[in-house]
Amino acid sequence: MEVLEEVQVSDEKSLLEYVVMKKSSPSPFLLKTYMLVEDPATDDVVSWNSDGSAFVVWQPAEFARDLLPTLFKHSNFSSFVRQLNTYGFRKITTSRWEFSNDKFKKGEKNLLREIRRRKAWTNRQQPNNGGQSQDANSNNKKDNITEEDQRSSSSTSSSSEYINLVDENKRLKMENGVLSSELSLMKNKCKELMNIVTIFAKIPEKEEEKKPMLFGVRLEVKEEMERKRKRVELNEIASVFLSQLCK
Amino acid sequence: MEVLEEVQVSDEKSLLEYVVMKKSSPSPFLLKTYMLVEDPATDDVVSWNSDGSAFVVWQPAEFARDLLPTLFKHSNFSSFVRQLNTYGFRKITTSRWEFSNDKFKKGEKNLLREIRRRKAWTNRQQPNNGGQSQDANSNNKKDNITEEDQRSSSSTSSSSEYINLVDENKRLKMENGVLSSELSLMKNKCKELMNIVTIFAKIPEKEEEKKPMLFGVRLEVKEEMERKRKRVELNEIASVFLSQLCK
DNA sequence: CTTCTGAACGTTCTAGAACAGCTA
DNA sequence: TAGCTGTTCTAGAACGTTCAGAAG
Repeated sequence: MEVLEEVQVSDEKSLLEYVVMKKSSPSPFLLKTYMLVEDPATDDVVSWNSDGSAFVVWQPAEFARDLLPTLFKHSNFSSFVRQLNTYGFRKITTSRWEFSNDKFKKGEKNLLREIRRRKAWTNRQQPNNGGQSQDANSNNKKDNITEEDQRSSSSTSSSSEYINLVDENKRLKMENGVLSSELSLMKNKCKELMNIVTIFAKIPEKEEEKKPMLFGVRLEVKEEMERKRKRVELNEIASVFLSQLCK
Repeated sequence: MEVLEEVQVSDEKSLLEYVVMKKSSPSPFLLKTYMLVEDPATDDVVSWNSDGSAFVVWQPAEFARDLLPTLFKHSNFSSFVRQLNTYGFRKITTSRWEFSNDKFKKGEKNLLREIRRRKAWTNRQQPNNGGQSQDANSNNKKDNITEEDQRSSSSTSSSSEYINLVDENKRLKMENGVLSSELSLMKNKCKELMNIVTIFAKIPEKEEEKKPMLFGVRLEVKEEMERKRKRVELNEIASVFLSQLCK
């Protein structure tokens, strides 16, 4: 599904978005929350903070009673908070219900898709993990011990083999996870590439022939140039990133 | 061995209290909560359930806003619930905020002093620990493991678990093999697709050089700058995308 | 008598765990 | 079926507060 759903070829901007940003659309939870925060109609209940770096639920009770059930299947503030934490948000002040996430900012809706849910990925992968900024919240010392204490618990000699097995198991699961995600990533790439092919095959040069060269009407001409410019840019981008795609 | 659980000496209990319960007059939290539940004036917000075996917070918002701050130093329903759990209460229905604890019953105020806070207490004490209400909550499966799992994990896990682990390892290795081969297959497909796409994508680069410097008018210059800016912007986006894509 | 100290309790924020529901 | 998101309930962990009792 979701392949090529109404790609507005007419508007180059959306095409670009489609090609470049498609990778993974933000989770429903994030989108809904963003909408809620953004909506001026509800600013007295929930809104961005002063500099747009976080959002504030000014009236939790009203928020829970009136807003939550319109978007979610419940009306519990605590469930909402649980979700926020799952997605890496933190409450940043004691005095208010103000939550922040590096990738959740006013006017940066596009960043949402970089926020990943924390769970089922409980196995941490080693050094490499620099990729996601999420865990940059390493102020949480708990993270460090969570994994280690289990094995430290038993020290008997006979169980060493068992422990090795457990470790291998853990490693395998991790590898498995990595492989799976790589695979799905690859599949997405494939999908996108196919989309690109379809798009390129669809665009070529017709619209340009349609609106030819009579020279009055500078507005028309300007518009035309604008469009061309955009397409050229698009092609540039496409070729650049394609060349790097599978290096 | 849970001595003296039903101390019937309600009136001259002082001696017994001194001997048996010396260390344990009910905690402030339990007393306050009990009072709140008992008070008929607040029955529309919080009250005993029909048979007095548990209590119900009928209106959490009002409870938090109006009642909590009168007895505690906060007005957060979640903090109240946290305390309840710390003292061994459980929510016993999904439809309402109804909490129960074996030792928290209508008309049994004297039982309160047998409720112990769970914390710092995590070290399971000597065999004697019967003092806690624990297993009476047997309807709750989680509760059973919560208390028991510590010892079960260390001791008699033994062979069956080991075998399961071996099996799982085998399965995981197989899965890994499958995933790996699928992955490399996918990569090949991707490469081929890319070759196709690059063919489509080799249009640009020339038109850009061609165009400039015709009428060196201000409009053109402005447009040029605009284009440059836009291109940079797009490249940024693309690079972000790429950095994710080919991590 | 004051001060220090440590333990239990209280409040807050976040995570674990079970499970339901959906989708591939 | 497996895996992911969403919802619910409970626990972990950090830190603050209170208070009794030891130390000065």
